[in-house]
Amino acid sequence: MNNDKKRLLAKVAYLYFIEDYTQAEISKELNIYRTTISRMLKQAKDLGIVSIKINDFDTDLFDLEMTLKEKFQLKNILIIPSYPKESNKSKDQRLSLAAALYLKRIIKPKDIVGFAWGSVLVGMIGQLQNPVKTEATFVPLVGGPSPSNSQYHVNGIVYDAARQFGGKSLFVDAAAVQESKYIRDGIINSQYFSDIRRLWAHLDIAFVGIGGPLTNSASRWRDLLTDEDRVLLRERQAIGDCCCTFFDRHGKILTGSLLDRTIAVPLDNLRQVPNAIGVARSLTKAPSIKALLAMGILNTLITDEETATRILEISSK
Amino acid sequence: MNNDKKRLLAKVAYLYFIEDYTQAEISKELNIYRTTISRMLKQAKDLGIVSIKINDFDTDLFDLEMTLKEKFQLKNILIIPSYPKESNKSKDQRLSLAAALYLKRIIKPKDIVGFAWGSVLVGMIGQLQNPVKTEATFVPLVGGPSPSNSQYHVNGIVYDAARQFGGKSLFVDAAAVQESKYIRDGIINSQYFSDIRRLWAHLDIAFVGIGGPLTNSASRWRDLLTDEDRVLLRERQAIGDCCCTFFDRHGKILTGSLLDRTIAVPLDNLRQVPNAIGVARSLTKAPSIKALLAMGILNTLITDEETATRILEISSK
DNA sequence: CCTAATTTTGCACAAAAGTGCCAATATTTA
DNA sequence: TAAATATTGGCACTTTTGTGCAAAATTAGG
Repeated sequence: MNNDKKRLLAKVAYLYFIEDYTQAEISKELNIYRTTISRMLKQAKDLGIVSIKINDFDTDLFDLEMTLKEKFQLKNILIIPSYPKESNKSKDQRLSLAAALYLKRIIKPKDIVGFAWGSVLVGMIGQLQNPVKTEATFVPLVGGPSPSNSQYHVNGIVYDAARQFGGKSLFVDAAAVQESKYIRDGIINSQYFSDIRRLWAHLDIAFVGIGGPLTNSASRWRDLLTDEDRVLLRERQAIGDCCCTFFDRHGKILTGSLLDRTIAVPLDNLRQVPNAIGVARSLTKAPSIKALLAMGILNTLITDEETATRILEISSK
Repeated sequence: MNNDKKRLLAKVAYLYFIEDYTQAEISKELNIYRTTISRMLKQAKDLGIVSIKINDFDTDLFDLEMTLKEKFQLKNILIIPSYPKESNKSKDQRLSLAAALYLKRIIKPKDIVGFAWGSVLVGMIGQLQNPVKTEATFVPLVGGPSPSNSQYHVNGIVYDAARQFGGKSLFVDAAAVQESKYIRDGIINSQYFSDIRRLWAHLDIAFVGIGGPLTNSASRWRDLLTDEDRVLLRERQAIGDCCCTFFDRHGKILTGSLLDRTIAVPLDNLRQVPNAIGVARSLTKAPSIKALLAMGILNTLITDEETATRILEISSK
């Protein structure tokens, strides 16, 4: 490539990108055919004569999004940056906010929005700044926690959401895990529950948390499990849960007594939901999140950088 | 400006400028209306989120071109870079080449192209690489030098040009300065000269050199001047010449005996020429070039960086 | 110096981007 | 909380840009 030519390309690029000439103006100015200018500009880019830099933009984060999106066939993904030394509480809070803003962005006037249990979901709604008025319906996707954790009740989430977004909310009056299949079935089939079941079949948006391994003690609802349940889960190598439904590392849902006693939307239902959104973070949950994503139940993931990185690491092995 | 918003703008800019998405694709991807994307991109530029840098581009040189172009109301300008320590011969040669390429770029099939005397013009044509076939007519704009400088005869230039570009050339069979007005008028009005005069009236392109002060001894034709002429030119403060026509620093053409004895296209004729191109360089000629430009006779200048800089310096005083 | 191969142009047409307008939303301010 | 201000959505329309193809120009090889 001759030097004069390079200078000419640079001049064209300068006029176009810096001085905001149109290609036609440059063409006239330099007596070069317009389409040639177009090609020269492309060439100038290719040769690196034009270098474009985007500030305030983390390419790595974006690549991470793209890679995961592709890998798990997601419709959407949102990864927020991780800052070193930040407390877990703060990390959760930022993730909550991101999820809340995401909901605000995608919610439509008459949507049916479900919430399942999840440490991050609890903090979501409170962080929103400006009320958006809708006539949406907010419905729990699972039963509540044990009475001692009532301040974290899933009913609270849907209630807050309805207040914030101006729609209405339904409550569940039952704990997530019941004593027997008989009672569980009784509740599920009860008159009052039929509204919820109907809504579960027509969800537009579902926000679900993702639980990590049993050893993780942060859970607000797992005190509902019996010792027997725990033994079984350990035996069957439960890796995590979603909507109080446990699965193993291969994405196999752990059926049996526990599941039969659980009040929650069936995971398979979520496949039909236009926005089935998982919200979770932390390195210990990464394997669980990965397994769930591989099941193809969710189509959207909201997480943070460190978690996403870990998910990718364990996926490539 | 909120930080999330900034990140969104950055993301849009990234997709557009780096990943070469179309605005429509981004719109679809992010669920944002296409025209909004267009506006976001503009905003991202304005906010400096997108920074575009042109490498291999000398902004100073470009600014110089723009400034001079504006100052002297030129249609076109070409300033080639100056390299320190380069010999004058080499500088002249590069300028010649630039001028030759410029001619090659603007010449059209049936153009009438005139050449006047000028140290740089002589070297022009020889440097062209690939012949371009035209049916152009090449005509001298001035008479020739003294017999002892015949190898630099203006006829040589037009002859070379015609060979190169495939058209025809006309010659002048007279020196630029004659002994008397009587002889000059005789030649000008002669039958053979009428072709040339006709062409002078219909020039499409005129290449003219620009001469510096009399003390500059490099001239190839000034040995035609008599001692008397020189005294007069000094008295009237000639600053330079173009087409063997002298002018002073105010752009006043020095009329009188000398001009009456000179065989050359009248400078005023050049005002009508679509491409009236001055080609000259050197610091000593700068005042002369400046004075000529100020006369508004030329509409294009081809020079080098150091000369252009000097012209600008003496213009701003 | 000529001819074949490759590259560059010019052109018509297709695709993409920008603009002005107004209504609908969203955000900020008082 | 309401009014004021700013932003986005939606649309028709114009301008600008990109592309495939044929012609011209340049380069490379004999």
